[in-house]
Amino acid sequence: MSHTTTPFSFAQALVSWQRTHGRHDLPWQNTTDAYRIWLSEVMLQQTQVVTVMDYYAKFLARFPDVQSLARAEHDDVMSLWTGLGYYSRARNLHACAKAVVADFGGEFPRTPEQLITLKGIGASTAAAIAVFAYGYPAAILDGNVKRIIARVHGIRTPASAATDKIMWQHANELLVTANDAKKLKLTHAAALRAYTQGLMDLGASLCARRKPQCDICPMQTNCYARIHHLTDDIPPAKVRKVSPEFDVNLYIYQHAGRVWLEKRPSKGIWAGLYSFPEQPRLDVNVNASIDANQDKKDKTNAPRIRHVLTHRILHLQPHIFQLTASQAHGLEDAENAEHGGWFDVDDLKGVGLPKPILGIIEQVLGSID
DNA sequence: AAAGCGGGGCT
DNA sequence: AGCCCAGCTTT
Repeated sequence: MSHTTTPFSFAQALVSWQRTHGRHDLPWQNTTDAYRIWLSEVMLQQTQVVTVMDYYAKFLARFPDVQSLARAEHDDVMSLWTGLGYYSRARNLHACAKAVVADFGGEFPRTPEQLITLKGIGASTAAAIAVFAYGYPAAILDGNVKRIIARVHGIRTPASAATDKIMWQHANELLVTANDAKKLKLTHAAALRAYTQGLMDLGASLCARRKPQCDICPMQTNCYARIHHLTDDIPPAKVRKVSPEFDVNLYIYQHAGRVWLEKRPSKGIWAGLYSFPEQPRLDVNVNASIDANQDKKDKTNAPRIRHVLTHRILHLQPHIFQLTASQAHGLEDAENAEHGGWFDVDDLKGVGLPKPILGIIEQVLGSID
């Protein structure tokens, strides 16, 4: 028996804390189904738990397993992502499901090295899937973990690739070991699951960005930021550039209870979703663009919508037209028909829509009834 | 290495 | 009104 003090174990303290104070009843917990865990991890990328809840339930009800998702129509998948944002996630999700079925016999691979080869799965998501589905030892590094590591180790360099490299080293060094598990009287797999969940839970609660509750934190005596009263300064605030603003005209063509929508290009904002025909609105051009539609009757001055994205601010000006039968028919010709079509406003299931476009459709629906 | 990519919750 | 969120992909 040694008389020296047992060194503080971050991993053991975290696992113990998670088991008594962490979350245990989230919809994607208490399962080892890699499909469910993968779906939750992708939805949770840059998205808060409370936001994901509803989308997760509806997605699972529609596509309960990887085979059903792999068989799905792409637009059907996109429609379940309407409003959730970062739509490349949905496109990659579908491609990933197809790859799992085609290349892995419908079973998600078990190692981070293999998981990371799949679309939409990066290093952190691969590790989370490997831990939660298979009890495989791998370190995650999400926003929560970065904040915890920055505070515990006093890392004050701004966010960058170089800082991430340091963070990954710490994340791997801190990971709960087989010996830790033994001390905790847990299997290594159980300890890994509690540890990984514990990082997320601690970052989402006590070690929040603002007003961390250090006085009840299991790491309080071993945390650089706490000891030096620097939790407000670590991690350092990110410098954010001013978002450029864009004015956009939206052309809403209606006929016989249907609305004309066009599939957006595969790159850029809202890639692959359906939206109204649009054109940038240069002030000098506003009248010209309206004039170009003067054969149709612009019956609105619908209010302009301000829509904020991460890197830009959009001012969307809807122009609503009720088309005659011949005008409506005219739209179907030309090359428009390749990526556009008439959609029943009462049945937009299976159509992926950007949030503000969905909002406009709902508003227009209400106003014409 | 830096930029692009949504939308919402919270203060 | 600004910051951040169970990040990944493209340039």
